[in-house]
Amino acid sequence: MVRKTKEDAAITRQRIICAAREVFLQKGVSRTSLEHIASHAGVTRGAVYWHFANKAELFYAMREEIYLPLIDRMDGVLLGNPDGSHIAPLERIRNHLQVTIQMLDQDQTMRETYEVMMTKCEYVDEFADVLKSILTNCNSLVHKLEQTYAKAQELGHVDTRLTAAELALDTHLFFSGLLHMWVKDTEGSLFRDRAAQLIDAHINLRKK
Amino acid sequence: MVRKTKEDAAITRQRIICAAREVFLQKGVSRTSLEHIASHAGVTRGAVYWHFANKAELFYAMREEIYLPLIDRMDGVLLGNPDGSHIAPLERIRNHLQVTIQMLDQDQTMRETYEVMMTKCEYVDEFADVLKSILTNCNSLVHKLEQTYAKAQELGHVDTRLTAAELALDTHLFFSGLLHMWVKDTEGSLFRDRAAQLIDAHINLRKK
DNA sequence: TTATATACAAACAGGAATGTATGTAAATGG
DNA sequence: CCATTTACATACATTCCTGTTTGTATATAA
Repeated sequence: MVRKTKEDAAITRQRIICAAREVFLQKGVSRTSLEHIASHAGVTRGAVYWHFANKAELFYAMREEIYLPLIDRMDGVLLGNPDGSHIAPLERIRNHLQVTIQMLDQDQTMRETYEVMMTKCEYVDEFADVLKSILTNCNSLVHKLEQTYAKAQELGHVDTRLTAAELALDTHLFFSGLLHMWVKDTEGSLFRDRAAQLIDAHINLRKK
Repeated sequence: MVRKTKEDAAITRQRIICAAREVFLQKGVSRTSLEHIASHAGVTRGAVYWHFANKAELFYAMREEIYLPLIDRMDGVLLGNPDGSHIAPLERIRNHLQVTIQMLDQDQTMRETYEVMMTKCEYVDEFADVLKSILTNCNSLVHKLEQTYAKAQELGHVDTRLTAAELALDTHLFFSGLLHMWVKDTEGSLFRDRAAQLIDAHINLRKK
């Protein structure tokens, strides 16, 4: 039983990514050998090298699996999807933050991937580009927040001592910090359990 | 020239820590061998193993070098030192944040250590305890912020829609995010250059 | 039906890192 | 001034991982 059908191969590929995530989480990316991943996925290194050129490509594949849908969702929630264009801008921001935390809570794959990316990977050499990519994503997210805050200010919903740009950056930094702490706080007592409350507080503080 | 005086040995130890930081920064902790560190410090692995049991101990030594003075400073600035007890609580918080960013700007050792800890280290096995330590430090910092915000509220300087605890956590998350972004933003355009302004905005938002 | 490409498994070759053990000269204590 | 640490350097043994090459059974296309 060697040659598989295309769907079988796709399944194998997916199982390798899954195995990689799990071993990355346990041993860290550097200390994870392709043999670890292969045996954990029930294949040999041959299979891994067939689907991915090396560990870095495998890492990038794991990352894209959760990043792409995340970015798609952002646009809809923040800037307005057809059915939700009546929602107040400040509520959109609140929604975006709450839903993201909710997803982390419920989706184990997403949670594990975040944990790997934030505390079990060293961003050097082949991995250094990830940081650039994160910076780019942050930048675009901040712009979307800024547009949304600008609308909220036009409608008079929001404190006007700060510019929309400042509000957006403050929110983004708050949420970056929350994500980092949420991931590190594996016991949950300090940040995980209070995340929803903290988001509401953060939003309420900018209401007029 | 083999046996050195005690002061010489202390210098050697310090040079090893310095070399470690520099190589960690360039190659990441995992990919840094003790041979790399040794040769970069102008000694052999023998010297490294004499001063440190292994790479993890060396990492912890590097970390403590910048953490201990940082924690000492916090108490003075936030909770009040003899000569500064007249400063308004909200200004103390602003000072604490601004000074920390200023130190990052000026102190290369501190900057490099932060960068290593945030983007060039995997927190597994012998390194996992660092995360616990970070959580503990965050917790104590949040408590100090909370006390300070409580004073500010007593004095009527601060918005009262949020509790002191909520204000403290929001500030802490904002600043965690800022530190992470500051470190990642090596080009400086997105966060580094605006850090001071963002801190002021963050503080101003909570004024009454 | 047959040739070819596919999806792996298995074998090979090589380097590199770790920890320890041993060697050693000079500082230090008595 | 002698014995003993000290502060390293050197040598050794072992383990582990990576990338590549080769082998092979079977989908799949023509």
